[in-house]
Amino acid sequence: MTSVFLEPGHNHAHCAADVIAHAEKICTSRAQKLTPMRRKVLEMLAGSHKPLGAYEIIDAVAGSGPRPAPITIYRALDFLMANGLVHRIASRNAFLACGHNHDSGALVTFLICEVCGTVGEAPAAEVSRTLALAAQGVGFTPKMSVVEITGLCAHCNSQRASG
Amino acid sequence: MTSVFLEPGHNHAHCAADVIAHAEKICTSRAQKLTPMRRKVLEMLAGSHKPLGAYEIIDAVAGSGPRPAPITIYRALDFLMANGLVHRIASRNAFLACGHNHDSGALVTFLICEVCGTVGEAPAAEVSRTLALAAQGVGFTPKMSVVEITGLCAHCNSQRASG
DNA sequence: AGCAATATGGTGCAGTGCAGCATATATGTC
DNA sequence: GACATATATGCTGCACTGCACCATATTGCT
Repeated sequence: MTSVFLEPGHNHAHCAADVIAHAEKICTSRAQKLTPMRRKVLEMLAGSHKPLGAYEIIDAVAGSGPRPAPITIYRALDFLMANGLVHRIASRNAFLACGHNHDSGALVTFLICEVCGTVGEAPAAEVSRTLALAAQGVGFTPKMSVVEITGLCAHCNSQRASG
Repeated sequence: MTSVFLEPGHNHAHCAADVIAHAEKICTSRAQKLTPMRRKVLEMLAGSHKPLGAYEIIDAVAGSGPRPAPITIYRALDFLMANGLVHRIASRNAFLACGHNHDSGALVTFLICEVCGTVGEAPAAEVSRTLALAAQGVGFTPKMSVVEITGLCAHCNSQRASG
């Protein structure tokens, strides 16, 4: 899974399965428990490449069982974020499943399409390096980075140009 | 004003005055009105180099007059942000006065100290360039960027090392 | 004065996010 | 199995974020 943006209409069920499989591996290797609630929250996020708000997750989970309280969702999200399985999109107060295998502290650059809402992760090594340099230049020691770019993805851009 | 991080205990009143003077110039040149409420909100933000939450601003404004409703503050903030006088720190749901003179759309890199809460703006030209390249590489057209680095500022870092 | 545009005030509400406590479920120990 | 411990979930409540909608005041223009 090296593609950054996915074609619209690709098989979500497949990548959701990938994400869950990855999560199980991670949790097993760390002696962490992927409980039913945590798994369900992750499934809902993995089934959408759009970031979901907390209440959207509640609604989604409520579709297949009793309606969970907000705190239940936040607790599941905290667990998933701590294990690098879910990212928070700060500029949207929303959450996104992550199939990649990067540590929770690593720099991830998000590209958020303002038309279709899809979120991609850009190759960030170079960005990470220049950011580190810029921080170093003023004596700042970085711990956690939030890099979120809003704009138009390639697909929506060409749609608009040809439309 | 080229310094990125300011010494603790420097003259806040002075930089607040600078910010207000700059805001008046901007508003005059654009035929925009810096009304009392907008000015007061900007003063409160300029008097603190820490980002303030909406309710902190309400409390601050309430200290010198009637207590404004949240919507009043958000409207003032919207105006100030539209004119590039205030930045939003998405990762904190907070707001920060900006004395610099960059357009509202330009990329700004924030360095947020997790000890003292001070926020600096890093020289971002290089970061901006690599980000643009990374986006371009996947066919993404950027509109607005959020770059927020949490960590330790030089001052708190040396405090911690020597302490 | 009358009209339009803008700014502020007020009420209300949906969403975000967590504290504190009670209950259930798993895990280890005797 | 009985028990203690740790962890996860459920539940209530609340503070903060952010805006919609409408009423009022203020400003500017004719």
